[in-house]
Amino acid sequence: MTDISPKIATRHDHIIGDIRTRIIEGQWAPGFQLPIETDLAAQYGVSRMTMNKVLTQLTREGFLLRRKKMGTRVAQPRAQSAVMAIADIRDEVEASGHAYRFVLHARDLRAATDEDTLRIGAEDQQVLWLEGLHMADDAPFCLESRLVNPPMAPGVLEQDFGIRAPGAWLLHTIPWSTARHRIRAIPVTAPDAKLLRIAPGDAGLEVVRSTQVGGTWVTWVRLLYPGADHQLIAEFAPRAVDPA
Amino acid sequence: MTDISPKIATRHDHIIGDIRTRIIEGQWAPGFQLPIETDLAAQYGVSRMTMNKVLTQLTREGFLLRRKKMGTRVAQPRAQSAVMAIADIRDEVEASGHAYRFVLHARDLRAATDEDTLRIGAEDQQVLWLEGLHMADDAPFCLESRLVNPPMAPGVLEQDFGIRAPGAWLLHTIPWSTARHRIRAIPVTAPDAKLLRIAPGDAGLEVVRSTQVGGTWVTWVRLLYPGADHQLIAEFAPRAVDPA
DNA sequence: TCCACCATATTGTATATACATAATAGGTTT
DNA sequence: AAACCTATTATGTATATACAATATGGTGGA
Repeated sequence: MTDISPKIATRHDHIIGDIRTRIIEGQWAPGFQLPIETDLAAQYGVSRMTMNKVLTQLTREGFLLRRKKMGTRVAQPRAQSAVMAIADIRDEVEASGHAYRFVLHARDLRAATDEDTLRIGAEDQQVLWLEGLHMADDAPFCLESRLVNPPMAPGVLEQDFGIRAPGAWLLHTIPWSTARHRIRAIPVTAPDAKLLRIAPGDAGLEVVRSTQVGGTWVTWVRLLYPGADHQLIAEFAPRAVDPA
Repeated sequence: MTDISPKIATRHDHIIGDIRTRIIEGQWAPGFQLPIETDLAAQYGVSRMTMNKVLTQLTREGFLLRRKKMGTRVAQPRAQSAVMAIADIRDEVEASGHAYRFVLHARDLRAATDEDTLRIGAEDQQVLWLEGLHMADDAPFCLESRLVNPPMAPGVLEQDFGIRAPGAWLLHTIPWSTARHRIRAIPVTAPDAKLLRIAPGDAGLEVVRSTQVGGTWVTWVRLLYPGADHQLIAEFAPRAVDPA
């Protein structure tokens, strides 16, 4: 044998990775209908059983939806977890029975400052800076400060975030992202306290989330909630580390 | 057809559920060596391929470990997520380079109060109440208040939590639990502030976690961290809802 | 025309079979 | 006795085959 390859990838692992990449990179968008099992098997040069194993696994991972006779299509991305679910603050506000409104305070397309560079972990970038307030029945609910990477969010520069909050737009535009949360309790500074209509120094819950797709930063956001009015809920069950 | 059964369980789904139950309920403890594939297949009355599918799936879910020739054994439970990982506060403290110590303040075996009943969602129970302080280099790090369900944690009444914190003990004793977190920023009350050596009204991060195994409550814990000194980190990636 | 029924397409599950791979156990040689 | 080789055991992967389940679309009859 002249096979030097040090890593052995099984056929179906290879195919799983290939299809997952197409979905994550958006080449196969949510709703896209895949070729039928037998055709895919032929294209990849494997048997239907092998292809079935691949598609079954990707379905279990949540990337695909399959129905008999109806074929296989790329799934809509789901809320990623209980903590992630709060990303759509409109839903959260409306679920508690209040009217939701987003007020944009600032918008700036600029070169990344040193502080921005730290946040996004990338240099020499142009960033879109957004700042606004989520309101519940005319009471401040959450203060949002956000950086967006325009090339990774096509169309973001044309969006009017005076109407729709950037978080909600991004959530539905950039599927399959991974996010890192940092959650802290901090005393709210005077300017923030004024916006949130609380006393300076009161307890606030700060959630900082940086979001990536395939290793590239997409957005960085800081959400500041007034103290005890807000809580995060998260459920966890044991699960294996993804073999991918 | 006289088949009335409304839900159809496939053979391998049925077997997966059966084995998972045995593991979660502790009948097959971590490290337990399962019969070999062919024997299991015979016991369940299916082909080896079907049995292999079952064991492969459970391995992906993290319940089993398999090595060629060495057989199949029940896996050790893992840290359940980034947020879950902080459960072992000792690790967290030591990771930041400080000496860890746990000081038990109170221990009480009592009938559940009305407040306890709300917390654990079960009535007419006897509960073990524990309260203590996690220390980092003789500075208060986290205040812990805990309820434990003794029947679900065999041996808990004999443990001396003056030495080892109950969280760490439970984490290694009750594998495969599911947990629900509630995270809030609150002003710290006077008695708590005194214990944590901060000023009353300062911001604190309160994490309340209730833990279950198979629908039965195991423990409820409230962790109070002094304000900005502490942060939670959580990573999230898209994933499917567990079909189980 | 409309409805019942059937043919068809596509995924879902199960089996038998075959060969590959990894690690142990035991025997043979030096 | 130590080193090496080989047989054996158990899992890992791939294929061909078969039949079941489900939704669609078309066909024929009242």
